[in-house]
Amino acid sequence: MKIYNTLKRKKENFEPSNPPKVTFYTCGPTVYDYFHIGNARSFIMADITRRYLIYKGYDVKFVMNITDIDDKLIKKANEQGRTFSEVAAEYTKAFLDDIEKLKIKKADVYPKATEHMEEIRSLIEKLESRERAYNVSGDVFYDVKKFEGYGKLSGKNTDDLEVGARIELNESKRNPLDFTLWKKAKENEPAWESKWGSGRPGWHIECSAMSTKHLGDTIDIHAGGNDLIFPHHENEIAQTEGATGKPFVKYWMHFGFLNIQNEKMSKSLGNFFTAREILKKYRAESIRLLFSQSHYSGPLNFSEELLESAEKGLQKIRNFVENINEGLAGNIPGEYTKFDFTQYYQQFEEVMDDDFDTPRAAAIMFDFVRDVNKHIVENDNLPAAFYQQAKIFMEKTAGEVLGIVSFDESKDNSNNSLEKELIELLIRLRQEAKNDKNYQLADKIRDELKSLGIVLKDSKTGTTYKKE
RNA sequence: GGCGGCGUGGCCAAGCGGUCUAAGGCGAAGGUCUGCAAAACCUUUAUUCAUCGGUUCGAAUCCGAUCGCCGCCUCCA
Repeated sequence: MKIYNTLKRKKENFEPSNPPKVTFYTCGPTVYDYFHIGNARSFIMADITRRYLIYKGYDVKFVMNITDIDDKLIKKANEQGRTFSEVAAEYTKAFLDDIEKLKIKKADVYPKATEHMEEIRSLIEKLESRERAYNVSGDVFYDVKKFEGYGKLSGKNTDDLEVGARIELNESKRNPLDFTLWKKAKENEPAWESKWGSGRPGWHIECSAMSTKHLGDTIDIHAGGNDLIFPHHENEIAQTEGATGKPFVKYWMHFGFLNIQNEKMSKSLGNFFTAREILKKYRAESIRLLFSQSHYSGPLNFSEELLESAEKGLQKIRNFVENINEGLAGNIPGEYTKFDFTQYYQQFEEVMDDDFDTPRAAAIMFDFVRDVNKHIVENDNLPAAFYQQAKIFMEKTAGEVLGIVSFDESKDNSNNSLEKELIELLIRLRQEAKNDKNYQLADKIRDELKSLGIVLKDSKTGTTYKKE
């Protein structure tokens, strides 16, 4: 299995430190607002990566941090006359709700910055004792010059950065590249006590402190958006390796941006949709299919047209799942070996092993759907064993890995037995009309049911219905 | 200025030295089935991979140049 490692700028064989255990850290949200669909792409692609590792038999510990203290939070709290923790609590809940709606597996731990002050302080102290940090009257900075590997992730060298950079001028820094570990509190700002005086953590230190605490000094995979490579991840390396002297991360994975009209979707440009609004109009599975259909590392130009077409593609898969369920319900006994399922598993694993090539995995999914459908068309009375195998394949790949299909959900046609009986009554009446060649009435019944969201399907064995 | 990425059919998008006259999705056209639909299936829809050169027996894939687009270097997934 291969993963493209940003640190090495090439695909590498995936060899976790302590197989079958895999430690996986992803940068989560700053909970000052709803996250947008671009953020969702990173969360979903990390989720699919994780799910595939589980599929492969790894025992994955997955940690996603929640940044619940920072400038934006304080600003929002001030604007709304609330405390920062009220704001954080509101958006943390919203985040967890939206994540669930997107069918993203819950992380094993969602550590919060405010709950790790102890770890953050002691990490800074460690850096101080190793002379990698210095205190200037209450502000503590990281001394970038003291860390040899600085720039190894982003491919930047400190000299270039110094020349062209638009880095804020800060007289107290020894070097403009030095970044804040501990920020001295201003008046009326939330603050925590420390040996340097009251203040709060800098922008990057929480990730170092929390990943070390929950996953150990060296973690297998660390993922995040492309825009985090510099400075965030670069600084995390400096902090963690500066303190432990050990390699911080084996494999760095970075997700491409979601663009709108070829521009990065971002809060500051204002060209974003929140995941929430998108979820009101489209299924989570459609979003996941759309994201699966392009590789995680490249850009994806987002538009509603694309989502529409993903929704159509998903519909094809959902119809297929229904067909499978119907076939299964037929309960025809017997063995079945005339269809080679194993080749699809092989192909699926082959492409996913190659740096999580979900576009090809999705293509295999559609091939499978077509081939099985074709097999159904060409062979009458297939036994349940055949459908069972088809179902297992879909559950394992499209279901458990890509998260675009759910067999349980498609079964709940009839949560209301009165409703069910009424629909079946109408179907019977329509059948009578059809028998009388009263197609006008038959079509009227079908059309009216359709406008209520109930779609009828005639087949040789009778009429079935589904709710849209 | 430094660093990185991208340009493949009407749209999206894989492939990254031979199996490519290029996967898959959406769309479009025709057909099978059906009373008509729906679903499903079949056929067609790029001899070509931004352009121009080069390397090679062989290039969408490697190298160089050109044009166009984007990102990071400041909070950002």
